Amino acid sequence: MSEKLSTEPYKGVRDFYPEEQFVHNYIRETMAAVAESFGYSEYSASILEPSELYSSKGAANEEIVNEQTYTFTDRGKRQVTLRPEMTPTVARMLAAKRRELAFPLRWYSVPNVFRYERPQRGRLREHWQLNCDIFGVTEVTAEAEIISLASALMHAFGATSEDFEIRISDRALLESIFTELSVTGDEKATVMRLLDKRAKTENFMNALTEVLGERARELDDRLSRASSSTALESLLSTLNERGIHNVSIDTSIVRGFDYYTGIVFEVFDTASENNRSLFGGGRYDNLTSLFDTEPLPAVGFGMGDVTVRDFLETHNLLPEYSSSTDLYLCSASDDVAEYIEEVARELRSEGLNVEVNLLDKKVGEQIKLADKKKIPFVMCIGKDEAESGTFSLKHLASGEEKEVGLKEIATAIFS
RNA sequence: GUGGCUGUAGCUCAGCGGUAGAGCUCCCGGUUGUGGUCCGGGCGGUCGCAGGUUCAAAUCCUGUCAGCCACCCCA
Repeated sequence: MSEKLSTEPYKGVRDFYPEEQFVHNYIRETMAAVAESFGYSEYSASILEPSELYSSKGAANEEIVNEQTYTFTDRGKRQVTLRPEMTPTVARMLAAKRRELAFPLRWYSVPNVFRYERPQRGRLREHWQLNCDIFGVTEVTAEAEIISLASALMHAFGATSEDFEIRISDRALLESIFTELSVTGDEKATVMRLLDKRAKTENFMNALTEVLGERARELDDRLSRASSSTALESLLSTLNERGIHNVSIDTSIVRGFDYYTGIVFEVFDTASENNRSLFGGGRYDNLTSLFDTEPLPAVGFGMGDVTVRDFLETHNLLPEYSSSTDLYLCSASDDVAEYIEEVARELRSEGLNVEVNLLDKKVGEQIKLADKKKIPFVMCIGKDEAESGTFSLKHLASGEEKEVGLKEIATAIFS
């Protein structure tokens, strides 16, 4: 009579069963470790923000705010939004404590962010995104550091320099050309979008002419001539000196958001079956303008876990699952149950993760269960062991057994 | 928001007008306190849902819902 509930997770979000959680942890831990190795400190915040943070002008792209956020009214009649990105939150946090913070500031976070849109490969409604930013540095050294970090991150995931390429560009270049050709604000946005998709657009010039008329040809001409800037050249050579050679200047890289003010970059997968932008970032010096009048120079990037997972998958770099449990204790006789618990307590105090059988099953079944859970070691305990104090420690992958006393177990497993 | 593809057992899928299938998983067995392999047996489906065509529909048609992919847009 009663309709049963669906076991599907909510549209566009994922369940993380232990195997997936393992990969998820690996991704997050790798991100954190690399960021910290460059001196970045972790921060965090609630997933809930007042909606004004995103609806204010300049905070983000308008469509995202109006149609692509999870927004609701709380019981106190406040408009609340599940954060669609982390940047406005950092801006808020920075502006609040600006005077007390020690600049330059290096911060990172791996928050989950939400976007109400139609799910597809590489894009879900919820994902975790590494946000890495350096605040308070005007010089191009900040870009060099951020891109070095991004590159180091790719290598930490097991990628080689052939697996990905970094393309850099400079918004300032575009801006100066826009000014010369007196391109208006609305036109700018459209042109940026066109440039972003240039490689994919067949009749790029026609589309460009529709927006700019006669200025289209001139814009294209200037773009191809002024395809670099001193800042870009300097950045490129710095990165090369640091051994990063899979970098190139590409003026078609503009990034979607308006808030970038200078150098932008994007990292691409070179594999033909996954040939697309993995992540990117750039300089945005007007970040805190919503809260503050004094500009704050910032350079950063965002990297999503879904794209990383796809990348790892296509390049065969996913880590193999292993249980966090080290040892499974099988019971060979039910009157030694408390003795087994005692052994478990002792081993846990030595730092081992120990799981104890609770069911009345045959030893063979118990071992099968432990193996299915990918627990590396098992030990059967019955009357003999309780009396002698020596155990047979079995390594499931190899099938090898070793006679050990209680005090030798931890070292046998850790080695 | 637009377009394409797909919904059959817990999972992956075959069947494409004539009584619902395979592999994997799961459960039981191949006697004693040692798993993976092998062998035998078993559980399990209103063929997404609702209409229609037909003597007969998982199969053909229409609608609907869901999922995937692409576009739009972009973290």
